[in-house]
Amino acid sequence: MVCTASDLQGWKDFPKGLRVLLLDGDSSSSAEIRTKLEEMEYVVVTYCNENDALSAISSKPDTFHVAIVEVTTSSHDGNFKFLEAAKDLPTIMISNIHCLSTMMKCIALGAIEFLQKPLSEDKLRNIWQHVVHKAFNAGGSAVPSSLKPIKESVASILHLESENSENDNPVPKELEISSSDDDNDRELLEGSDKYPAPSTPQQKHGMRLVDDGDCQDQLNCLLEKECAEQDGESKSVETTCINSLGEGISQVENTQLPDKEGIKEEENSADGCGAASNDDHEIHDQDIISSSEENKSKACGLGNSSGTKVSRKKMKVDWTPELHRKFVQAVEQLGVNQAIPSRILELMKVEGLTRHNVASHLQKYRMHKRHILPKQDDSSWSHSKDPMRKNCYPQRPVMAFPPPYHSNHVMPVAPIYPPWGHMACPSPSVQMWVSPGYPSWQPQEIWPWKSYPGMYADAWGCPVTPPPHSPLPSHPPQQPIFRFENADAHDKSYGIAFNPMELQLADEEIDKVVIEAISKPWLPLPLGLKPPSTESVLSELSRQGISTVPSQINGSKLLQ
DNA sequence: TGCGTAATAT
DNA sequence: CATATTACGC
Repeated sequence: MVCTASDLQGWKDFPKGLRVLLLDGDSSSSAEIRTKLEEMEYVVVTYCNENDALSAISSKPDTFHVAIVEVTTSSHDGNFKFLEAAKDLPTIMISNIHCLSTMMKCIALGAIEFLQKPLSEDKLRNIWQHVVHKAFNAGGSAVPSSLKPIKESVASILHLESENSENDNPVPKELEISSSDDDNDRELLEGSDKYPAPSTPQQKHGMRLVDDGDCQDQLNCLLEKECAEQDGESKSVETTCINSLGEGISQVENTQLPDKEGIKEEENSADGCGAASNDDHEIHDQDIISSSEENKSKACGLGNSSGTKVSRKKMKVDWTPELHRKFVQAVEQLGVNQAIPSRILELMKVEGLTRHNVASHLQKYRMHKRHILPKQDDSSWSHSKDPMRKNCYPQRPVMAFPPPYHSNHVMPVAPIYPPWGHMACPSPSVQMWVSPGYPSWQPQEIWPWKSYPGMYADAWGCPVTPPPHSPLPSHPPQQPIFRFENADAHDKSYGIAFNPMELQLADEEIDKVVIEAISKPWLPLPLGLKPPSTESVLSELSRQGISTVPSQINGSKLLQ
C-alpha cells in the first residue's frame, strides 16, 4: 500500500471539517452546541425535528460523519426513529434527562454514547473518536462511505507509524508526525490535553473488547502521540530506565493523568524486594506511563516484546534541560527563600515528579550554586527578591546580548568550568532588559552540565541546527576560547580562537554552531563550545577600549 | 511533618 | 556519573 504524506492530505486536519448532524429540538441548546462545535471547526448542520433529519440522512446518506441527537422528552418516540435509521452513522445521544432505561435503550439501539446536557467542550471535541472507532469497527466493506475517508486517513497515518518504527528510526516518532502535518499541529496541540481522554470511559474499554488488537494498539499509540508533543507545557516526566543514556530526547510526555499517584506508587514497589504483597494497582492498565514507556522501549529496540508490564522500576528522573528549565523557572518564581521542594513541585506541575526528586535536585542545585558563588557574596542569590537586583549587571551597556550569553560567561574565579552555572540573575527584573524577542520568562541560565547525545535536535524538540555530522570534538579544557563579542562590534567580528588542532574543523560548521549559540542565548552551549574565559572577555573588552570593568559582575568577582 | 544537608547507595 | 536514598538535626 502506498502511503505517502499525500495520503494524509485528504484529511490533513483530521478532526476538523468533520460533518456533524445535530438534531435538537431545543433551539437554544442547539445553538449553543452548534457554536461550540463550529469553534472546533466541525461542520454542523442542525435540525430541530426528527423528520427533517431523517430525510436528510436518507437522501444523502454520506453527508455526515457523526450525529448528535437529543433524546426528546416531548415526542414519544424520542428520536429513536432516527437512531434506528442511522445505524451507519455514529450517533451520540444527548439529553437533559437522567433516565437509565432511556440511556440503555439508546445504547441498545446503537447509539454510540449517551451524554447528559450540558455538553462539555471535551465531550464535543472528542466526538471524532467515535467516528474513527466506527470507521474501523464496522465490518470490512460495510464501512459507510461517509466514514471511508476517515478510515483511510487514519490507516495511512498508522501505516506511517509502523513504517517508522520498523526502521528503528533514530528520529523520535513524535517528530515524524509533527513534521508531516506541521501546519496545524500547533493548533491541535493547543487543546491537546483535552484530546487524549475519550469522552467516556466506556469507549476505551469497549473498544478494546471489540477491536482487533493491532489497530487498537496502533490507534492508541497514535492518539498518545498526538498529545505527547506539547512542548511548552509538559506535564509529566517519564522516569527512565538505566539505559536511558541513548536518548537525549525530551522525556516528558503529556499524559494528564488524573491520579497523580501513578509513578509514586511504583516507587515503593520498585524492586519488589521485601514487599511481596505489592499493591494491586499494578494490574490496572490505567497507567499511561507504563504504556508510553513501552512504546519508548520499543522505539529504541530494547523492549521486551512479551511482557506488557515493562519494568516498573524505572524511577530515576531524567533531568533533561527542559525539565530543569521548569525547575529553575519555578525556583525563580518562588524566590530563593520560598523555593522549597514542595512548592517547586507544585509550580513545576510535572506529573510523576516527587518531592524527593525535586529535593534531591534542589540540593544539587544549591550546592553548585554555592560552589560558584563563594561566601563572599551570597546575597547575590539569597536575596533575589531584592528589586535592586537589576544592578547585578552593571556592565549591561557593554555586553551585546542581554545577559551574557550563558551565565557562565561570567567566569568564576576557578579555572574549571563549573558544571552548574549559577543563576545569572534570579530575579524577574532581569527580564526587563531581555530583548523582546526572547522568551523572557525563561531563565537565562541553563545548565550546560549535561551533554545529551543528540540533544541538539531532541531535547528541545526543535531543530537547533546541530552540527550535522561531526559534532565538535570535546577538547581538553584549556585552549579553545570562544570569544564573546559585544554589542558594539558587528556580527562578523565574533570569533573563535582556535588552536592548531581545531583549525582542521570546518569553519562553517563552527560558525553555524556559534551563530546558533549566539542567536539563541537561552539554549545551552552546544557540545564543544565553551563560554569565554575571564581572560578572553577582559582582553576583548580592553581591545575595544573598555578598560574599566566593574569588579563585581553578577556576584562573581572578576577582578581583584 | 517537612526541610536542609551530608553520606551513601544504585 | 547523576540521581536516589538514607540518616540526622532542625
